[in-house]
Amino acid sequence: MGRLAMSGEDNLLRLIEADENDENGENNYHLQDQVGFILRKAHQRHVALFASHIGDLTPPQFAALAKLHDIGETSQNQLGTLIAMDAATVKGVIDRLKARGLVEVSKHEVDKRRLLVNLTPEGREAIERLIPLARAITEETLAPLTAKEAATFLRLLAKLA
Amino acid sequence: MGRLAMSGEDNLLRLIEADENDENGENNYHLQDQVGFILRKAHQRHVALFASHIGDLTPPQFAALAKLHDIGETSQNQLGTLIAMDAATVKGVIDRLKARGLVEVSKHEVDKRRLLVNLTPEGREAIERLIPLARAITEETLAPLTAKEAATFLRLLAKLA
DNA sequence: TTGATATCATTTGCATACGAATGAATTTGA
DNA sequence: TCAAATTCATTCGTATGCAAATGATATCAA
Repeated sequence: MGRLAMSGEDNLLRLIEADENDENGENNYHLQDQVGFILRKAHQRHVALFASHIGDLTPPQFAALAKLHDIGETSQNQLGTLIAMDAATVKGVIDRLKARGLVEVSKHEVDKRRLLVNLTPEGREAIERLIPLARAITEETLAPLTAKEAATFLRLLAKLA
Repeated sequence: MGRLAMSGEDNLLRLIEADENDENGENNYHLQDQVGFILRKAHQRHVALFASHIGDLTPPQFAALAKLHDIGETSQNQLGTLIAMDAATVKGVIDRLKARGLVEVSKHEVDKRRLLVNLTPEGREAIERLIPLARAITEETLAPLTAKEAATFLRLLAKLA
């Protein structure tokens, strides 16, 4: 059934079609059931929970500090790969962390293209202080699920990411 | 064990603690296992898939059109509620759709605060043409899961959103 | 009725997020 | 070796996303 040329005056026809579709269920598109839409909402909820516990750092900023704490000094590009940010995004994140004195950057001695990034003592203090809060945020995000459900969810989510 | 006042010169102590932690596994924070980080990556993947199939419309823009197609004319504020966008965000989305002739706005006759939004004929044509592609995107997003896993995942994801 | 509240929309400022273009430096391959 | 391809970082433009402040309008309550 072609709809390409449907004009605005076809309301009656559309209603009839809607009725037909309601019966066979084939043509009703429910945005609220689409994985992308729900994924976006779940992500929004997590970000809001994060902000309510850790107000002065965003999840991407926290991710950068946590990864630097985990692996130590690395290049901006490599850091971006590890925390799933493209070059333009990671630059902005690092710039803001640098402005706040939580990371410091230096030039790579051998490969002059690379910009090395590392925690400052203040950055290390901050991330070590915040990690317990981050654990609590993870718990709270998963709170609507039982422990078994949470494990299942994380396993399946990881397959999609 | 208090870390609040840890300074930058405690590297040796930190390494010893890390060894201890590696043994009992209690204090290692793995960013890549946190639900928020994986959620962000899964969302990124979905947006990328969406862009590869529907290049000239973003997921939020598509959501606005799909919801308007579903419920018909509504206020900008109500639309925002239905597609999970705050007032500032939905305004930008509607402005861009309006500039492209896919929606039109008008003033509410009774309540002069409200801005009514509706599809144009072009907007209706567009969303009806794109819905089949959106179904394919949903399928592709869930492709790493079996049908049973996908059903489980959507059920649990909805609980978190 | 009217003053206090609440709602709707807008604006500003900040922070991701990504595509595309650019330039510098390195690596590869014929 | 050296030209081509690749990598790293930066910049620009566009699009969410949200907090906070503002103005207009509507509703509530004393």
